[in-house]
Amino acid sequence: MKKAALELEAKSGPVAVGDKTLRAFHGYQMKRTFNVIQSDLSRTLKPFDLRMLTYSALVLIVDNPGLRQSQLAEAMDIERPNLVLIVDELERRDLIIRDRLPNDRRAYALKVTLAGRQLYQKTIAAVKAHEEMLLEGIGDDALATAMDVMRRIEKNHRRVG
Amino acid sequence: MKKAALELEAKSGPVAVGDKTLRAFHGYQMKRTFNVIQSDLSRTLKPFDLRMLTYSALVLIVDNPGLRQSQLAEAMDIERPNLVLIVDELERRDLIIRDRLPNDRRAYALKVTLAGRQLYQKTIAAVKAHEEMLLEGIGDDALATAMDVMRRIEKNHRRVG
DNA sequence: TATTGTTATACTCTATAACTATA
DNA sequence: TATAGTTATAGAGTATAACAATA
Repeated sequence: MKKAALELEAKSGPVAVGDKTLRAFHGYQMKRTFNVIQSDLSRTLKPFDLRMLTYSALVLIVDNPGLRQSQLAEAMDIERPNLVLIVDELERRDLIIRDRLPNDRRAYALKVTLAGRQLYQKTIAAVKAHEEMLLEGIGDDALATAMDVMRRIEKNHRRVG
Repeated sequence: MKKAALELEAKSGPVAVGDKTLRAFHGYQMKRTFNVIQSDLSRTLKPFDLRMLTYSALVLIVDNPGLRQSQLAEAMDIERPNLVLIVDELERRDLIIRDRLPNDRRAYALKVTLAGRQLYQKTIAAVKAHEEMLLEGIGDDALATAMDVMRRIEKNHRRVG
């Protein structure tokens, strides 16, 4: 069964849920929205045999060649141990390589391979279409404001954390 | 170690990461922001022995007495099987009750107990402070726009789903 | 037949401690 | 001593199939 057409009143505004009026709390809409983005992006990436995490890693390595694993983990906001299997998978598929740094033999410089760059190029149109579909009807100004709000929330946390 | 003070350029805007300029993609900021909200809210709820999921369920039951489990699962955007342990936990702690519906003996009407309502009341100030901290410096208009954008994204997905 | 709640199960993501090799 | 990457492990959250009781 697909989602019914109900509305629930939330402190952050109405959230469509069923055929009742419910009330929720802030932070809750963010979760729902992220779930939507995550599941839709996963479906989009499936034909390329990529997940959101492996795709994120690939994009960051493509755009930032020579990145260390610890830097990539920080960029992806995950712990270093959790990145190992992600990099393993990309390397096993010959999409990236781990290149020892000559001046610091503890670390790796992560670099995309030709195959990795080609796969990345193939995903671009699909990911763009995915985002355009989800963002349809949303003005550029509203989207920019929403992204600003999210970055501000992230910074507010860091100030404490 | 805490996050360093670097900036990485992303298609959705700059994302602070390390001491390099990186590029990312849309949907990625949402994940980072949700992680922040999730981890901060979890820390806020810990003294009350609640998680985001158990808290969400409690709030929805408080505000919508008599809700069925299937409706609650839909409201929380999770599958019915995954709600069972959440409701089990709340019921075991005598925060809610499962009340058989007389007209449909397959279903339960979920209702908050006095203890559940008291716990919910105790959490209000803490959750409010949590949200005020994360939303500090964000104008009402910007926040409203951001929430509108998120609801729109959710609706755009459903249209396809 | 269909629906409500349940059980079992598996997969993904996340978090922590401890190890190795290098610095 | 400290850092980069790794291993092992455990805990959450999520998704699907199949079942019993009821409609």
